[in-house]
Amino acid sequence: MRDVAERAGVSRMTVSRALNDPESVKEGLRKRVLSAVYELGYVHNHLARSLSSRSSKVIGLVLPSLENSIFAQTVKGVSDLLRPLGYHLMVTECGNEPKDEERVIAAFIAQRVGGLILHGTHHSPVAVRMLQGSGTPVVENGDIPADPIDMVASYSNREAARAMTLHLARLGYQQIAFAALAANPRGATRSLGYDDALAELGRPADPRLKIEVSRGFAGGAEAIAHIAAIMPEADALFCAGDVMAVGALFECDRRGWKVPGRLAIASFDDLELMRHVSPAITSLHLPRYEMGKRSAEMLLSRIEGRELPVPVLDLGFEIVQRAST
Amino acid sequence: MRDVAERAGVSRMTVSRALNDPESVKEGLRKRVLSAVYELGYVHNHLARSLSSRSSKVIGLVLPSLENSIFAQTVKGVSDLLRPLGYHLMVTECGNEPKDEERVIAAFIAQRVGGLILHGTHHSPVAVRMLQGSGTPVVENGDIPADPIDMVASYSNREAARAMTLHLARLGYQQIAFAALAANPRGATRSLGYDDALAELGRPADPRLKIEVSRGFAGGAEAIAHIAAIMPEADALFCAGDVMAVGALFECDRRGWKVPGRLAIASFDDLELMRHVSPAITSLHLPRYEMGKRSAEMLLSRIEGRELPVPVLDLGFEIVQRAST
DNA sequence: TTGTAAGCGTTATCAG
DNA sequence: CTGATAACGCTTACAA
Repeated sequence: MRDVAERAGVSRMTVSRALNDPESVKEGLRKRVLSAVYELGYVHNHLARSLSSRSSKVIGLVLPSLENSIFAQTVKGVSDLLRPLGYHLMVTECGNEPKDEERVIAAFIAQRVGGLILHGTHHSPVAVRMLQGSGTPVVENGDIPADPIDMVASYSNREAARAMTLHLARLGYQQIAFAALAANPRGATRSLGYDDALAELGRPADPRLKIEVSRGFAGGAEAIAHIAAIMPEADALFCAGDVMAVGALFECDRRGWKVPGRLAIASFDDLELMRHVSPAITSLHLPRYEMGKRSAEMLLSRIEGRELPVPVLDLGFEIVQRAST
Repeated sequence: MRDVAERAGVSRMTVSRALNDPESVKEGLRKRVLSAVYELGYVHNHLARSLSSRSSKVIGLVLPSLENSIFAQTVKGVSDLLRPLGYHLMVTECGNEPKDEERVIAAFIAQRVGGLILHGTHHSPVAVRMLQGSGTPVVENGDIPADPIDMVASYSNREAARAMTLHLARLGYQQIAFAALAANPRGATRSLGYDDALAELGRPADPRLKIEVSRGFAGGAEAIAHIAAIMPEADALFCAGDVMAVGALFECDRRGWKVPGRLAIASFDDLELMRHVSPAITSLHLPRYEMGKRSAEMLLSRIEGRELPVPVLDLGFEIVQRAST
């Protein structure tokens, strides 16, 4: 920056202003500065800027996995809002272990990001303490937690699972099985929603209807195998994972089971794939894009000092009825 | 840090050492420092650290899109290598426009990341100049470029497309159609490989066999529609996109076309889905995980001052023959 | 509108 | 092994 200043024949302060708030520098000088910047190939040092100004234009997004394309919509929502405002998004993957999330959060705080969006809603106490201690604005958006760290923009996993279960019951299915990933916090929450619905319907909670499976397409096949072996009376399967539902459909195909004749299948997330398999799969459509956009909005409001009327935003969900149920 | 130093009754320098190179501080002091750190909930400021030490433990990864799960393997490869060494990975999405990539690269350089991994291999001149001017170590890993910026760890799109086309010819297919995304740089490169193969086989380049489609499942359906309308003699379709191949398969199903009887289908990337549809789709398996891992390795070698024997690494590919051809 | 001085929180360097 | 001091490259706050 010193070089730029010399070349433009101004002080470093003027260069700084020309870069951060061009309006505040007279046209002539500004042009001289900017062309000096260009000629020297100068790249602003945001490290020093953030250190000095105690604020950063970087927003961190912490996702359980990048393998799952459902998060792509959220990423897009966040970056669509951030980009025009000059903020930058950095995404990091953290798995389902709170310990790993803690490490990622620590790294983001150490970089002094301007704000953080967390998909997870189960955090280690140390992570919560770091977050609150550092004063970093935080939005959680993977669920509506009972005890939010700061702000929330999400849908309720429990409500959504309940609604889909009731939907299946309304369609006349009597023995609705529920399959979730083992050791997945959101799967566990969804399972509670399924329980809620059964209780409301006055149906007994049959443990044979609850299935724990591994991830990916294989999980769907496992669920079908479980039903065939343990609970053949089941007439509907509600999969708490998206890819899992497709795996289940493929497995039915292999076994010659008619869907929905022999078994109806419903899924928890509305991947594009759900519309393209045959039969198309009934799904919960979640406001993934909106979640990203609103999360970013809330973060920026807080960063720019506007207080928020509603720090917990429930964005709802939608049941998309298709041929599989 | 000042508070930590006071509480532990040492100088700030000792705190710094206890944090960055614990071995160099005597056990007693180290313990006092670390417990002060814990009690105060102190989080190291990496901004200041990087500014002062002119080096950063953050590695940036620039991907065209997070929507596509093929990149998940690469991300995993990179972070598996980085994590145990105390480096942090930050991923950013940049689309296919060199201008957007330029913005993302500028942001990473402005944050003074320790190194950068780029999936794209077509960069704006400004981006290249910034990269080289800043001295940031760079690995490109989406293709093997003719004129690399710095290091490369990838496979060759052109070679891979050529190999698959030859494979289809060897299986006896006479009229091999090729479908690629419109306006996708890698699609264009793959198209060249297809041309290479046809030339080697002494077959004429029939423009009716080259199809440009839109992204997603819809693109596959478009390709089939094109063949039905313009080039019904085609007996094989090589899709330069992964999801596209599945879309094509579904469309064949809808039309009652036998695969591979009426039309064989091959795809460019070996998504898990390819193994699960029926018939399973013949694919090019690319070293996605390896690409990530080796990219990270090369970056760290450079960062830590080891010179590299081979700054351009060709990791090859593999044809996986399945029922669709 | 532009410039000056001080300081952001760390580490490099050199001394003890 | 530990400490003092001067950067790192920028911005805040104030002055001109």
